[in-house]
Amino acid sequence: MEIMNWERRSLLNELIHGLNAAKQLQGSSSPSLTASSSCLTTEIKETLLHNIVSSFKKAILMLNGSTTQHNPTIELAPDHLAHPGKVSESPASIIGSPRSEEFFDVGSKEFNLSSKKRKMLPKWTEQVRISPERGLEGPHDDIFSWRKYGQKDILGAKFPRSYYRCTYRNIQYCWATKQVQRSDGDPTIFEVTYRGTHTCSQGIPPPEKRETKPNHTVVVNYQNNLLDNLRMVRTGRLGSEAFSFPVRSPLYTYESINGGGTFYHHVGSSGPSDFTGLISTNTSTGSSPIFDVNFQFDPTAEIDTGFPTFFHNSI
DNA sequence: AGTATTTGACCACA
DNA sequence: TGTGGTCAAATACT
Repeated sequence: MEIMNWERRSLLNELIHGLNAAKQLQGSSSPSLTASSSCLTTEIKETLLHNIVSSFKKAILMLNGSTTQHNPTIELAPDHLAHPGKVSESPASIIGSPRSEEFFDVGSKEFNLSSKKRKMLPKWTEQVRISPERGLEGPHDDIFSWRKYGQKDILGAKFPRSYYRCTYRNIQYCWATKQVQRSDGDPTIFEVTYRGTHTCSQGIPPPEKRETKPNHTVVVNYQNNLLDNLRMVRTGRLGSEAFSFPVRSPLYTYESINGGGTFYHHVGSSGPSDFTGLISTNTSTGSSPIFDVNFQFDPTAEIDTGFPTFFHNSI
């Protein structure tokens, strides 16, 4: 029952997601141009177009895959879907083939993902700029718990690359990882590459575990992949250099509600509008658009990652 | 004592 | 064979 609701919501959300992107695109070419929509660059339009196609594709695959509910699968988006200007190398789709059994060495003593298959996990990259008041420490705190498992000097890079895995890998067989690489050009920008989505309990935090901190403002910079990978950064957490960029949240969709900078607010499927944000073009970054996002975020609001938890352990 | 981080070694792949 | 990614022992931290 719950699964059905969840799947239905995911499907519905994908369609809404695509519709919103289509609306954006439509707005940009309609005669009654708003100040914001008329500012859409070709790149953004292409991204929106990509989002539309991607959403419909996911929705169709969800429908196709609904009969294989107990054979949860991951879809790895083909490269041709990757937008030329998009940072994301592979949308985090979690439907389609191959079958999950092929991803996990179930029979092995240690329930494990083979390295080959780990490489096939969905992968996407964000560029996150740290806010000046927070110092230059790296981005190491988001809503997920990560454990650092390595650091490597990368050829040609000024700064080492850090490797993190989900804290609950061994307990809940969650294979989400991320790499954090400080930008050579702009040391305030960190390139965060995520691989795999959280299949642990963090993916959908239970109500009692949600943060109950007071409202705070979040600031984030995103390059490309504007609406598809909307995330946010927490700032101003006392006594911590950390900042956050919570999980992509397809169940939260955003629509433009004013001109000028494009103002977005949560139009999710449940509850009141408790999540708003202002996106404006960052003019300091040349041709590649980085968007400054200011959210007023109620952390007590329900956060649904929107990612199908394609594999639930049963320990 | 339990958990997290560091870091050199190992491995796969191009 | 060089490079990037991961492992795991040693170490640090709470």
